[in-house]
Amino acid sequence: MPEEVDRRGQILDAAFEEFSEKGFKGATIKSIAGAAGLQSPALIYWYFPDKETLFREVLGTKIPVLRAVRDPAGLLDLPPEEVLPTIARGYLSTFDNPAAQRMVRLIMGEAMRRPEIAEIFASAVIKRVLGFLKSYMARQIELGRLRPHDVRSSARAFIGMLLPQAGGKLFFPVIREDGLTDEEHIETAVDVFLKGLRPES
Amino acid sequence: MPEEVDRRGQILDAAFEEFSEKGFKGATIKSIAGAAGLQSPALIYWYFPDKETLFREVLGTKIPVLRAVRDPAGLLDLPPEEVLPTIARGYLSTFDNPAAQRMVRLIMGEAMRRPEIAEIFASAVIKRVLGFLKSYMARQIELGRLRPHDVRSSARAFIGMLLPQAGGKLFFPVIREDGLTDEEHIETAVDVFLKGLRPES
DNA sequence: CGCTCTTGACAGAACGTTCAATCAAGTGTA
DNA sequence: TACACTTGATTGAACGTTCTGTCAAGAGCG
Repeated sequence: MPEEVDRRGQILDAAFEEFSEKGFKGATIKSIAGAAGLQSPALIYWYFPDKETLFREVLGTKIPVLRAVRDPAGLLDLPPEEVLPTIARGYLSTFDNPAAQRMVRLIMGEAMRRPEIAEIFASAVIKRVLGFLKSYMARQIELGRLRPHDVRSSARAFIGMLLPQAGGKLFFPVIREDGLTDEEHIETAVDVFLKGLRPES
Repeated sequence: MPEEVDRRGQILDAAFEEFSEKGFKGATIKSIAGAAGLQSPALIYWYFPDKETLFREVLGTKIPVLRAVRDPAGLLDLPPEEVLPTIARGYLSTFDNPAAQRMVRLIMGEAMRRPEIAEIFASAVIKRVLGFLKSYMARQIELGRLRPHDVRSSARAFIGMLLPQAGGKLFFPVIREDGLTDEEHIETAVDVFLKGLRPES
């Protein structure tokens, strides 16, 4: 294995770029080869059996970017005034990373039409995040820091409150036109959420 | 022709079906012709100059389905306990309509990669909904029914709380696995939202 | 007849993929 | 050192298919 160039990696990077920009159908073997600086598209078939496999390998190797979305069991006992803003910040800032942006675009674009791809995203990110939030809410109810309520609903609600802001970064710039910053939104949203769930006195 | 068939409409319907299922690139003129029951794909070019135009016409004629998302100025003065659940119900039930589902899938699928399409969706739906909610929240603050706060944030938060539930219907069935119904979610979410924003006493 | 609509056939391009040939760099042998 | 041989990597050309879009020739109706 001569360390001159990592062809496989080159191809994966270029394919990631092309797929995320043009979609599976839109990106062509030739355009990927071009982006990777290859002389011939045929070379791709030395490293990958076909386009479909190349696509799945791209997903497989680039998805760790999204796993960064946190799921830290250590936070379970910390108070929500502290934990929720942290999670919200980590979550929203994930989408400032261009690679993560492209990854979401890539997966979402295909997920519309290919359930298997939707499933990958759902398991890698959504299930994790919602699952953690449900556990966290349940624990905080136990501790008496939140009033009893349906945690399935509050988990959705909390992560949902952040979605339009994330959507503004990723797909719909219109949303950002009113100039609301992440920090402002987090402050207001968390405040509403917490006041809405604080124990009755 | 003895049969009074609306060829144009047939083609638009079939194209809508195919585009929403396979995307712009994935749907072919031939498959659209097949779905429309045409003998020859060439017929499509009698009614539409090219594939791109056909696609835009599909968007143009089918988008009213989404305009149904309400924006009723008449609700401005009604109390939030009444208005918010109504809006939430109307909003979530929109995605029970298969045609609307396909429309969202179609637009979202293309919006990932074509900003003009994202813009159409943004103007037709997002801007309207967020705009109305901001006005409504502002008015309710004026009336003293909600405590003063940043309405840009609360508008996002309210509609966002519903998004995961909508996402479960449209793209990520995993979300629905915990069995939370629309009605249950609306009740909890609206309750949290209102308690979180009720005027200080 | 003229006009609108419909047809099958087809051109030209682009697609994913295959293939035989080539190259640079070892490896084994004498 | 010289030479034959192997190996992994790379190439350009070509294959068969499929795509969008075109065309000339009709069919049915007023």
